[in-house]
Amino acid sequence: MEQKLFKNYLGEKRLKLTKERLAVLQEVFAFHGHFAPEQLYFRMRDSGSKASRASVYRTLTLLVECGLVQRIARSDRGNVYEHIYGHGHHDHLICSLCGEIIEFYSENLEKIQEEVCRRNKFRGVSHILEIRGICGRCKG
Amino acid sequence: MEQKLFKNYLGEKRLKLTKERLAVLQEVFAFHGHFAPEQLYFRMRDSGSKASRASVYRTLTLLVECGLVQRIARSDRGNVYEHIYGHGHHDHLICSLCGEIIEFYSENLEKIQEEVCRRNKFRGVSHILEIRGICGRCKG
DNA sequence: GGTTAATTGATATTTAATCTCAATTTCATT
DNA sequence: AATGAAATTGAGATTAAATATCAATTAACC
Ligand SMILES: [Mn+2]
Ligand SMILES: [Mn+2]
Ligand SMILES: [Zn+2]
Ligand SMILES: [Zn+2]
Repeated sequence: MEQKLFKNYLGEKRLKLTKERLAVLQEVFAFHGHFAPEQLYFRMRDSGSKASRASVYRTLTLLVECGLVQRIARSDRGNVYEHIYGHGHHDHLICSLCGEIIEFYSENLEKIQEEVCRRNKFRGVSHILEIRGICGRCKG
Repeated sequence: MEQKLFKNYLGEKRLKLTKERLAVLQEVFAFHGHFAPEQLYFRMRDSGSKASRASVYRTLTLLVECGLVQRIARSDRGNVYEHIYGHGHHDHLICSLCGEIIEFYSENLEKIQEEVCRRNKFRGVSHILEIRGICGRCKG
């Protein structure tokens, strides 16, 4: 299903569905969790599918553009992504001590953001909400 | 006033109030707007106050820790900061076309975030909410 | 003033991400 | 299936933000 969507997106933009792009897509959807581009690149090397580092980065950008993947944070060490198709949008609580990432979704929060956009004559397209603090386990 | 707060913070932590740290603090509060560490560093060079690149980065971290400054985003090219003391917390709408940054504050949004933290047994310390989209002028 | 631990800064290092460009591949068209 | 134009790939170079090193300096406390 995500392949079909990706193919459509590429078609519209007169871009080509190469085996490298397909390999990145498959690896991204085979893995469930948050990942950095470098991790994705090395996981692909290990699992035998081939795509250069450059292609991994380039394809990730395309996947974000067409809405199959979202960039959820820009950590101190590079960007963090996750596939989103089939999961729906959500935001994150990030523990500064242990690094745990808790996902949440609040309808209310989304509604109020839309309201904020309206008030500012702004067409919201995406957002990153990243709440940093200390998780239950680390609080003790 | 911000000097007093910074001094207190340093005192509590047994850290020293050096002239470099003071120079960074002053430059940060002399400038009203969003800035990258490198910009701050070069602005200081130009205006004659001296602090090495390392000290600028190190001091920024301290200023964030004590709440005088917030990191508001990680752009494609590094972090973006702004001084916050005397302005209060706010979040940002960022236009993907022209780069304009609109500030906003929503009491409701903050309340709901607290609620989300409570539900997840999480102690929220800070957050970054960055809504990307298209501003009124660019919509046409 | 003397002691001590913190700090500075020039420089090297790390590392994510992008760029380069010749060689290759896709894909629409014969 | 062959052709050709345009897009894509990838190895390696490059960029640039941020951090680490560590000898020399400095602030803070007595
Ligand atoms: Mn997630
Ligand atoms: Mn602001
Ligand atoms: Zn934790
Ligand atoms: Zn705009």
